[in-house]
Amino acid sequence: MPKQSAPDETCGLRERKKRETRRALHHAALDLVDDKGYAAVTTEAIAERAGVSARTFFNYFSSKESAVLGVTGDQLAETTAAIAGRPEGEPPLVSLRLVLGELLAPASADRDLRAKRRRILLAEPALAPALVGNNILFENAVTAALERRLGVRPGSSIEARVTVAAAIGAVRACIEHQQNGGSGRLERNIELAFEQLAAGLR
Amino acid sequence: MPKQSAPDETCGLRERKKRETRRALHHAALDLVDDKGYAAVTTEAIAERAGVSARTFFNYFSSKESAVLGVTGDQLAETTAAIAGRPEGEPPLVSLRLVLGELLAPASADRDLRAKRRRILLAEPALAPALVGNNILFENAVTAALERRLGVRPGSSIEARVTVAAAIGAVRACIEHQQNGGSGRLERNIELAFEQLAAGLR
DNA sequence: TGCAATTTTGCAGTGACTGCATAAATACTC
DNA sequence: GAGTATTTATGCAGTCACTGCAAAATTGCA
Repeated sequence: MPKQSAPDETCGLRERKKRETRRALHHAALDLVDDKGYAAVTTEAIAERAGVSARTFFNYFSSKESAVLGVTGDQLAETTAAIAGRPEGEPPLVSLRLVLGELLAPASADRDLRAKRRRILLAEPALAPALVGNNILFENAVTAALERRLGVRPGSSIEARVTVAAAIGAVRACIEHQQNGGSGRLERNIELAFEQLAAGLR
Repeated sequence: MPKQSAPDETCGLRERKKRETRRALHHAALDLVDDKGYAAVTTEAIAERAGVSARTFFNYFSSKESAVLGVTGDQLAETTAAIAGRPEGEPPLVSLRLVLGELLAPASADRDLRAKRRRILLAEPALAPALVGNNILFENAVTAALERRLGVRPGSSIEARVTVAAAIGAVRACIEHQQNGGSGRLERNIELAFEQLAAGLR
């Protein structure tokens, strides 16, 4: 019997279990943090609620932050692929807005999960940097992907990198704006922020 | 006898000793990191080289990163004051470039120290975020200062915050560009980056 | 000199994170 | 279905950043 070839299927039992464990850890992290606050939750508690050992936690997530945000290792590859897949003539800033927006509210997650994740992200100052703005690997990868798409030699100019950093900064600024009780809705503010970047700063 | 009133003097013995201890810790941190790399240096080692106890280290710096970068608590106040002190009509982006540049290479430090600090900053990927881009308090303070100077109500729009985030991102991008072996000189790239922000991103 | 305020230090602890070795589970082969 | 190879889970011991607390040392002041 040949293996199924549906686009996103889970063939082996092993693979399925791994996904389930990762999901359980992520959910446990979200629930606990939602309940007690980020600082009051230990990785041990997350592991326990997910039904795995404390050590296993770190087999799935490299840090407490990434467990809460549900950031996996191959998200990097997905993001660069997403950038590479944007239409040829699209302005980089538009590609970045879409791709970063997907990071903020992953389409893969169901409605409840997204809502909870968003609530936590906007409530915990410690998390925004972890999602956006504190990941050098991420910035490097996105910059490289953008340079590739634009057909420029990597590192030959700072342009792509500055664009990436500004875009990430804009998203982060909107999150922090929200955290500080600023006006407006998050999505709308992100639009405005990118318009501001496009129009040129004073 | 009234206390002296020179602008930046060190009157009491106590004050002098504190400054000296802070300086010793910062220098020790720079030397050790320059020698062995950031990850291989412990706060204990820094304290020992500076001639104080391990516990005292944390009386002076809130983290290992801040000891290496020499970031003190009142730097925040200095930065906001610097922003407030910029001339009225100056474009925010210009003020930010100058103030952030000062963060990068403090005029207070002597030539040797600045060189060493710069070398380490460009060699250690872990440090750039710590200096620029990972400090929520810093971003909040600078944003507030900018809003005050522009005379807008804090949090009424995202504009100031986005400008701050983009400016910080630009500096950080230039540092990372350098770290990745990119072209050009740091200072020149920073100029270019700010020009790019001013011209508007695509 | 003697008292008050500040600073230093030691101590004990928490918690994130890691390497390593072993046990358990799953995949694969005959 | 048994046996073997490969992954994955777990326990253990350890490192290190960072913290609170209370006692000791230092400095400022009257």
